[in-house]
Amino acid sequence: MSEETLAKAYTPAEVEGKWYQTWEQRGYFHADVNSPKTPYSIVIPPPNVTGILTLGHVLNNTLQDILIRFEKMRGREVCWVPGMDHAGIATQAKVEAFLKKEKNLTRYDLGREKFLEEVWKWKEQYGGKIIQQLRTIGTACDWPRERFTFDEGLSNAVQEVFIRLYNDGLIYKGHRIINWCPKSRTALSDEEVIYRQESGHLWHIKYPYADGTGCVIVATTRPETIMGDTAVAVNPTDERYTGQVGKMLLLPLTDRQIPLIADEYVEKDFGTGAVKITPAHDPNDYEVGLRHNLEMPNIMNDDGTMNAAAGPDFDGLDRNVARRLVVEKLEEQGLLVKTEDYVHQVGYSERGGVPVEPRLSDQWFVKMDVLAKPAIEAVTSGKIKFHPDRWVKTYLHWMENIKDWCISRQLWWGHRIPAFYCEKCGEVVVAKNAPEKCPKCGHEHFRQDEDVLDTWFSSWLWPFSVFDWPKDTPELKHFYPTNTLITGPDIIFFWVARMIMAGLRFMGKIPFEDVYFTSIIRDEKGRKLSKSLNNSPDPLDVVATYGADALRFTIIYIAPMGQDIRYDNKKCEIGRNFANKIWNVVRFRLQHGTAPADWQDLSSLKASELRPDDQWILARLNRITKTMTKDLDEFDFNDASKAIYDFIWNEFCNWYLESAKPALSAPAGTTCATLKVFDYCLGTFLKLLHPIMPFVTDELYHQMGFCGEKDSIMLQPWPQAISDARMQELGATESVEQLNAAKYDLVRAVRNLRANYQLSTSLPLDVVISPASPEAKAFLDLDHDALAALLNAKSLTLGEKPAGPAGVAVSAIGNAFVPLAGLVDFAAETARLQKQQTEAEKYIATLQKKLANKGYVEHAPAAAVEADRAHLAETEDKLARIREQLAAFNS
RNA sequence: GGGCGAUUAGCUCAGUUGGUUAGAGCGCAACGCUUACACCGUUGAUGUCGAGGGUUCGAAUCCCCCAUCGCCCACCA
Repeated sequence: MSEETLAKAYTPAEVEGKWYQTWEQRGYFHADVNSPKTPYSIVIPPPNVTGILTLGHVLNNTLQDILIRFEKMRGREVCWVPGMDHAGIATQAKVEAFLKKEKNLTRYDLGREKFLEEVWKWKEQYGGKIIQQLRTIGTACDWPRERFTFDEGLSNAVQEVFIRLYNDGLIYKGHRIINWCPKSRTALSDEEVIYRQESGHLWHIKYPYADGTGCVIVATTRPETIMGDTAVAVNPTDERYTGQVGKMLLLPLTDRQIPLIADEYVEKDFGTGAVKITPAHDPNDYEVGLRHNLEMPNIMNDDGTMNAAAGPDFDGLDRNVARRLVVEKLEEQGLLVKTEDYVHQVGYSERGGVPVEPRLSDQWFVKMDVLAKPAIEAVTSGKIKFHPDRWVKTYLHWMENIKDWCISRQLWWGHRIPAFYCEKCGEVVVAKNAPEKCPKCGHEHFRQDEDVLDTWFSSWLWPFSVFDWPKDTPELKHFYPTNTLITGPDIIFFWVARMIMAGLRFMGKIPFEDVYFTSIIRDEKGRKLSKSLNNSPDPLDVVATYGADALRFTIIYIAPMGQDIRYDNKKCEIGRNFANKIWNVVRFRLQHGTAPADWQDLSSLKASELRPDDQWILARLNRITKTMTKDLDEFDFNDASKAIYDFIWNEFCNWYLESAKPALSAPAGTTCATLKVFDYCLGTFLKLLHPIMPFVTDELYHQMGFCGEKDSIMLQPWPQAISDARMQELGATESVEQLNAAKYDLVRAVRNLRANYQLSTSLPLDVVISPASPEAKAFLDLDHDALAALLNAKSLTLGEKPAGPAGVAVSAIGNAFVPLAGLVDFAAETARLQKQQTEAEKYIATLQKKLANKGYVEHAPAAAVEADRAHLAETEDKLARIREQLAAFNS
C-alpha cells in the first residue's frame, strides 16, 4: 500500500457509493437496544412517500447525520429512525392524476377499495424514491427500523389514540364551519389554509325594505353567496339604522325576505356599515347566525358549484361563474350601487391550490386546550429547548390561542376513523372494530364512518409510534424520549407542537429535548425554491458533479443558525475544493509511507525532539478539538464547519505542512517526531471532520492506514484534547505559540518584500535576520530549516544587516534583510517602509489614546489593558526599527 | 393590526455575554505550473458596519426611533 499513490485530484464518485454500502452492510447504522451505552436517538421528519430529495432535505438530513455520527463517536448508542409519511392529500392527488393520465379513470370510477389498491400499487412502484436518494448523501439511518405512518403498527397507534381521546372527551363530532377544499373535496385544518393577498372588488348592493321605504346598502366581496343570506346585520349603536332594526328586507335575486338585525360584530366604519349574513358560508356569519337563530341554507355543492338551493338560475354553476352572473343580474335590476377595487386576503388550499370555501358540515375535532397546557409548560420551563430560541415566542403564541383541530378528511387514502354507526338507531360506537350489537338498540348492523384522519394525526405520534407504542417494547423504553429533533420552522404548528402535546399525553414525557429549526434555502436571488420557478437544483445532480461530501460541507458552511440561505450550485466548489485539499494532504503524506501502527500514541514524544512548528500545531489542534466539540454540542454547525476549514486549510496546510517539509524529507523523516505530530494532527482532524464529510474522511483514514481494512473512522472515539500538563511537557506553551505566530509574521513580511520586487516565489533568496531581542534570537535559532523553507531561502543567517544594498522586512520578532545587488529600488523601498511607518504610527496613536483614557484603564479588564500595553511596546519597537531603516536609506 | 428576522468589502455572508488596527469565501489586481493540491500558492486593493438619536471611558455589538426588504400570525364583510 505504501507504494500506491493517490490520483492527483479527488473523485468522490469512486469512493462514496463504496463506503455507504460497506457501512450499511457491516451494520454500523443499526442500534442495539440492549447496549449498555447511553442512548442517543433521533426520529427523521418523515418525508412524504411521494417526495423526491430536495436541497431542504439535504440540509435537514445532513444536520441529523452530523449529530448521529458525532454522538456515535462520542460513545453513545445511536439510533436514527427513518421512515415516510403516507401524506393523505398529496398522495391521493398524485395517484388520481396518475390514473387519469394512464387509464383515464377517476377515483369514483374505481370505487374506494379498488382505488386504495391502486394507491398501494403506486406506492410500491414509485413511492419512497427519497429513501434511496437519502443514501447518496450518506445518512446513517437505522434502515431495519424504517417505518411508514400507514403501516400496521402505526395504524394501530392511531386508532388507539383516537379511541383514548374520544373516551376522555377530547375528540368530538361537531357541526361547524370548516375550511373546505373544493378541489380535493375535503375538510382542511386551519393550518392547511394559506392566505394570499389578492386584488378583488367590494360590491355595494341595495337590499330594499319590504315596506318600500328605501333600502339598506350592503358591501360584500362575495356576491355569489347572496342566495344564502338569511339576514343583514348592522351595529346596534349605528344611528343610521336606528328604528330600522327588525324590519324585513327583500333579498335580491330571490323571492325571500330577510330581517335587518343588530350585532356587535359589525364595524360601523367599514364599507357601508351593513353586512349580509350568510351563515353557511362564512365563519363570522355563522356565529351571528347562531346568536340570532337564523336559518343556515347551504347553497353550494362539495366541488364548489352552486346547488339547487341557489335557485334555478345558478344551480350547477361554478362559484366564479355564479359570481359574475349575480353581479350582472344585480346590475340589470339596478341594485348594484358601485363596484370598488379592494385588496384583501383570500384563503387557499395548501395542497389543492384553489380558494377554500368555508363550509358548514359535520366533522371530527380534537379539543386542544387541555393538550396544550402541559406542552406550553414543557417549553417555558426549558425542558424542551428551541434553537434558535426565538421560535419559542411563535410557538407560545399559537399554543395560547389554540383552536380545536379538525381531523376528519373526506378522502380515501388515510387512517379510517374508528367510529361505527348503528344502522338502526344511529348510535355511535368508537372502537377498533364494529361491535357485535348496538349497545342502545341491540341492532347488529353497523356502518363505519366514511372519513379518514388528517395525515398529521399519525405524524404527531411519530416519536413513539415508530417504537411500536402502545406495546411496551424495549425500543420504546430505550430510545424514547428522543434527544434532538431537526426540522423546518414551517411545520412548527403542524408537527412540532402537536408532537409535544402527544408525547406528554400518551407517554407522559417530552418527545425530545432539543429542537433545531433549519434555515430555509433560497436561490441566488433570494427566491424560494419551487417547481414552478424551476429554480430548484436536483441534489443528485449536485452530488454527481461535486460529490456528496462537497454538498454536505457547503450547505453547512453557508447555513448560519436561523437565517435563510442563498444557494447556488457554484458554491459547492467550496466543499469540493476542500475535499480535494484534504485528499492532497494525504497524497503528500503518503510519499513517506503509511502511518505506523502506534501513530496515535504520543507518550514517547519529548519536547526536545519537537520543532516550534510542531508545538504550535499541537496547540492549534487542541484548540480546534475543543471548538468542534463545543460547536457540535451546541448545534453551531456553521461555526464548526468554518473552524475546521480554517484549521485544515490555513493552519495545517499553509503553515504547518510547509514548515514540515524539510524535516520529513530528511533521511530520518519517516521516524522523526514531526512525522508523528503530522500523523496525529491528520488523524485527529479527519475524525473531527468525519461527521460533516463522512466519505472522504473514511477513505483517507484507510488510505493512511490509520485503521484496519475491517475497521472504520465511524467507529473511532471522538478526539480528546491533550491535557494541559502534557502540553507543557511537550513545550507546546502559549509563549511558543505566540513566538511562532510572530515568526510567521516575519515570513509574511519577507514574502511581501519579495512580491514588491516581483521576485518569483520559486527564486531562492539569501536572507539575513536580525532578531529584535535575545529571546527572539534563541527562538529563531531553534529551527533554521523550517524558516528557510517558509521563506524559500537558499541561505539563512541570523546576524547584523549585511553590507551592500538590501531590501528589508520589519516585523515584531526582527528585521529580515534580503541582499539585492543592483536590484534595490530606493524609491520603492522607501515608499514601502513609509507605508509601514504610517500604519505603525496610526496603531500607536490609537493605543496611546486608549491607554491615556482614565476610564478605560480603570474599567476595562486588566488583561485587555495589559495586552494593549504589550502591543504598544512591540509596535513602538517596530516603528523604531522602521525609522532606522528609513534613515539608512536616506543617508 | 400584531409578532419576528434582515440591513457589515463588488457579490454571498461571519462577527456568542460592549474592549484586537472589523473578518471569511467568491470576485478583482500582480506574480508564480517551488516534486501534495492551478479544485493550487504568494502578495495586494476595497467597508462613514442602512439613517438619526441615546447609554458608556469605549458601540457593528445595548436602548429608542425611522427607512427599506422578507417571513409568520390575525374573522373587518
